[in-house]
Amino acid sequence: MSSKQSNDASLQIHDSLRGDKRPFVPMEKGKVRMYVCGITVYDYCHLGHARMLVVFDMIYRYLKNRGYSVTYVRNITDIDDKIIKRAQENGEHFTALAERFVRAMNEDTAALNILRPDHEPKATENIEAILHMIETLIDKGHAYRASGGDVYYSVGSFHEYGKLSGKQRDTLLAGARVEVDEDKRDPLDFVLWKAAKPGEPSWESPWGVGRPGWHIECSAMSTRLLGPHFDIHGGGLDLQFPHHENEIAQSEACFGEPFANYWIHNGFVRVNEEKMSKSLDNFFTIRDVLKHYQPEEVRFFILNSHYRSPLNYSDEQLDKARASLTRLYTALRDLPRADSGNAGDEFRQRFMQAMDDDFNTAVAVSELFAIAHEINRLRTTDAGAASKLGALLRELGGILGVLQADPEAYLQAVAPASDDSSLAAEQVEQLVAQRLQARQARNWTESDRIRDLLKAQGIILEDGPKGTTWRRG
RNA sequence: GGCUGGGUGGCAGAGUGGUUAUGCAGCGGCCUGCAAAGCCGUGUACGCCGGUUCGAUUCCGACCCCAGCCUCCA
Repeated sequence: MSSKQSNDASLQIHDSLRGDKRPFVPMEKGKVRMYVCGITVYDYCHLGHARMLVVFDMIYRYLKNRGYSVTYVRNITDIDDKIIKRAQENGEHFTALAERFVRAMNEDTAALNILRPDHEPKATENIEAILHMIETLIDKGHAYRASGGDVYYSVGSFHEYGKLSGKQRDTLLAGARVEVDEDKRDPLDFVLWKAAKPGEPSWESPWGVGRPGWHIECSAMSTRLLGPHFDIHGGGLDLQFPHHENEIAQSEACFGEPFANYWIHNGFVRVNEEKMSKSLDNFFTIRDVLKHYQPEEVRFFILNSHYRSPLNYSDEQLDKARASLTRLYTALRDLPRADSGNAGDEFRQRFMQAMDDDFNTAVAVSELFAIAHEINRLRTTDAGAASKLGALLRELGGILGVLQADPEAYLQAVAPASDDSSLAAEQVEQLVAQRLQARQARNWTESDRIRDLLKAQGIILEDGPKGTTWRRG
């Protein structure tokens, strides 16, 4: 209702291409076209992937909430060196492996309450568009076929190369780690089409059987679904160079117009102040973490800081996310159903202002706490007002994809894979009933014994005017 | 070496040229049979050194430190 706004000028987005924060103006009024580089499906998603998925889901939700009609595309890379290598190691067909990890990804994203993008194109289903684009690049003199059958993009042919990452051609060349490939005319050139080695998956092409390079996939798929020029392109910060730089080079050279108007990059997830990555062997998969924490806690942990800041992962941080959600859900307990109406418009306004400021979820979340605080102040004196604020809290939480569960369900939930020793809800209820009898008999010793017994099991009891409630602490 | 970001109270994390972020933890109080939850109150925070300014954590410069990219990576 009143959350729908169409004031295009007030949303500010930081664009990593220009390096500034400026008003978001979509190319077509009321419509947003957004492409985000998704996952290469050769393994389970880790928390770094989770951050990308949650951040762009939040942006997608917010843009829609603001009244834009959004077309969100997030690709799936299902053919790549790592997939082939892993499949060979497993003695598995590469498509079987890719499909397995697509399924796993879908389970993870569903758990994290991530909305499905409007399109999830796969590289292997877009070979034609890829071939077409490579042909155009060759025709225009931006790509060439090398002796080995590979096709390379000629970086030297695109004079704006480096504008996204702020890198200069000559300094890149000076870098000690640029490996020289015999086939390349220039060490910076990157592959568009890879000639197939025996036994590798391959497709027919004008240059012989082979498969697409990684960078061209995204240019081809974004163009097919959004056109050559669109509003927002996103992805993890590590893709800024060379992947996104190369996409710009491919697309702008091919179509002769600007590629994306706003480049959004989310920051890294770190472990002990180091980037979470496979090579450092310090990564945690989403499913690992979900053995000990509820998905909403992971989501809240990610959204509690700004999307561009580094995010340090630790159990302590997840524990804090749990404590925060416990406070918010506690405020939502026992509130009669209501419509928010105009209640708490000042909270709503500040929340939207924060989100308008380059998706400042940290400040937006603090506004959720402000509402919770107000609910707690009012709940005994003005239950009606408290209920309306409760509705508002859920509504704004929904924009972030949190606080949609039943409060008791959240507060009493067992972590999915915790050990079997945790008490079942029925056992807890039974002990609570037993304790009630003791309390009615004013037998405090027995009452406290049961409370301590439950506390040892991680169950916290709360005696209120309406009786005793319990939650897992 | 080149290029990016960043260093905020016990922890996490926003933000700002002068006035409360927020959450968790701590301390005092109210409430409670006692607790828990909640409420009220409570903290000499802004890497170091200079400069600009009436006033800088916030602007400028140098320095130190951390992370990242330059190689596959969300």
